Amino acid sequence: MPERRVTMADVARKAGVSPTTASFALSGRTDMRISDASRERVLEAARELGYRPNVTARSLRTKSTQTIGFVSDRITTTPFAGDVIRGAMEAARERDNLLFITEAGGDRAAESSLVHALLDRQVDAVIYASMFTRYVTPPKELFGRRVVLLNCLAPGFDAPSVVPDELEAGRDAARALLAAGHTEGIWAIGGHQAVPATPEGIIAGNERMRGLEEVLRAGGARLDGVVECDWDTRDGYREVSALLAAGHRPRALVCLTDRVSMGAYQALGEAGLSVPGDVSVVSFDDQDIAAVLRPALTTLKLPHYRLGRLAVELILGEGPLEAAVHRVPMPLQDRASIGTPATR
Amino acid sequence: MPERRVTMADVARKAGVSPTTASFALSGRTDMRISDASRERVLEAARELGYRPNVTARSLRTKSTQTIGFVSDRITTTPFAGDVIRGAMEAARERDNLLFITEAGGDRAAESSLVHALLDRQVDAVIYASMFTRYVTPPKELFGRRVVLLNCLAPGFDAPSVVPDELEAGRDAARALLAAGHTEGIWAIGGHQAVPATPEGIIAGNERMRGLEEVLRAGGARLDGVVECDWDTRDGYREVSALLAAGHRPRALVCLTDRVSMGAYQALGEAGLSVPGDVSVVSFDDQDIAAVLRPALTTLKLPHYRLGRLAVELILGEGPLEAAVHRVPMPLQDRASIGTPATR
DNA sequence: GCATCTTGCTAATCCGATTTAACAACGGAG
DNA sequence: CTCCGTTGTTAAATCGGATTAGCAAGATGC
Repeated sequence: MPERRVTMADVARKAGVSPTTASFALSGRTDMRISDASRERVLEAARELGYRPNVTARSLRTKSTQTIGFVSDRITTTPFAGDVIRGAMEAARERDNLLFITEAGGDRAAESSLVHALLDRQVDAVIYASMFTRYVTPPKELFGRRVVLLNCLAPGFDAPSVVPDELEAGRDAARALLAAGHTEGIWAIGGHQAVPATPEGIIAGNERMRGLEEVLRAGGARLDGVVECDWDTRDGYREVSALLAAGHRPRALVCLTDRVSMGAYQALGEAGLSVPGDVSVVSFDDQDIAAVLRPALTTLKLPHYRLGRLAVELILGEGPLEAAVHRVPMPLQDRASIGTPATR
Repeated sequence: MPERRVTMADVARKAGVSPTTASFALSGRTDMRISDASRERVLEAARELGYRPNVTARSLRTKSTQTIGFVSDRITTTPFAGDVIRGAMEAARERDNLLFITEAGGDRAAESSLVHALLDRQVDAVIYASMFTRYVTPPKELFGRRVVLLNCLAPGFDAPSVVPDELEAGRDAARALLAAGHTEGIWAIGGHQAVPATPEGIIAGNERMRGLEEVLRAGGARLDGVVECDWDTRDGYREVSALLAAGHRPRALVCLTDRVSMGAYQALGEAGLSVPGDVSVVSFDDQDIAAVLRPALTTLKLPHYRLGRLAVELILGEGPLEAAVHRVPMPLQDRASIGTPATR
């Protein structure tokens, strides 16, 4: 049975002052003249009693619960996207905030219900997050509220977005290939926007391809072909097998995600081709498999942690939120899957 | 600018009754005689105004915030353990509760600070979770509180624990091998408790091995050897390579975790041995790689979702919490890595 | 016809803080 | 000696609900 919590009234009584004085002393407000002696006695009493303010009670008056709601479609289940939550959480903690984490599973009704549950608990702000970078329409309950969109964009919805810089990542993939000397026999596996589950289309594929082609072209290289397929291991395996069976001999593969890379590794291995000796591979996302594949995969990392952190930093910043798009760099994880082009 | 929230006073005014009557009508209490007419008017007014009770304000009086705190060492970052959170979250939602998710990163001071932050917000209960199944000592702030231990055990701490049934999983691994006809040439890779980062020792390794050996022996089979190593891909690769280099010819490998299995696959592949033609592999955990390895890995799944769900169900159950240990079955994911023993 | 019960409703308090308005006590100016 | 401005402090109101105690009006009992 937890003993009754110490209240401010207890502190005031022990310090021999009124609750009002205790409140001012504890909140450290200077506009409300408290003698040093009184302040000291209150602080001392609070320390001795182990007083901690009841945030819930305080919020009734101040309207601030120091609490942020986090609504996502499926983000907690996505491999490694837990880093988004960790980034958000740590940034929140640094400013004495806590996070309500919720997941609607893509269900609009569940989403509304969750947002209501959050608002009923007086959250100060809401982070609306998506598993894939895509266009969304936030539930109407969020209109006019303090919101940051995480990993998604909502034209017409007045809130800042935080997204990975996919375009620049595409460019960096091209730069990495060019730097190793690749100018021909380059294939892209995974295509532009091949995830069937997202009708709005995912942004990642398009922007990665755009950046890739732009820099390749500028560097005097070209893409031999683009294979459209789902972003999973099975499809990567099948498409690369088919490519090889058709007689093509790629020197470099740009896989649109690590899962596809893993499938590509399997297909190349079965064909007796080595990475990066015969074929270089550069990838995107840096999922957990990327570092344990052999050879370790060179990939452009989704900056999960920084995405989560930036979202919270924006939300807890002063002043109104501007409807800008914040792009977070995707750092190159330079490992072992890119080599100099194989000589024929 | 969100317009002022509708309060119960607004509803009462619109319905032409006192706030007291509105409160009773809305809470549906039968012990406090409200005429059907009044009740109907209040409900109608609430509906029209879109009234939602302020949970924060209510909790000031009732002491219940319908909110649960979740404290873990690193669980949000563990691959796929997001399922724990999802299970907990969904169970919470079904009973109109929300979850504060926090992560202390193994830091005792941070842990205390987080628990305080939770208690300051008047959480009704706390789930104390660990990434690995192990012994823990919860922070003193949690003593006497409503707590459920998730994936950990704390002797002397009066709270229920929810853990995977590792012992039975070990037995099931043995049964799967016996059923396929394996009785000799069986090696265990990963050993008893080889994770260096957990000084308390992890329970999983020991119990898995115990169940494995027990059923193997009862079935007239035996373990040719146990290789102790870290639970990661690199070590699995190195140890299995060494095993083969030493001239051993295992017919079945029991890998203590999927990461080790992945390393084993790599080593076996390099040695020209096929799975399951030459060597069967059975594993534990069912991480995300298990299903995408080729051949797909047969493994005993860590029941993340059900662990999280059960913890919340216990916490939101009626009455006091008993200090019992709840073991959740680890279902066999029967895929393609076990075959009949190779003939010499 | 008067005392007693029900029935239906509401005034007043409380929960734990913050904040506004006001009030003593004191010192200096005139 | 009075007036006024500081300084330090506190009573009271407030936030949005839940709950206790009590109060009218009508029904019932004898």
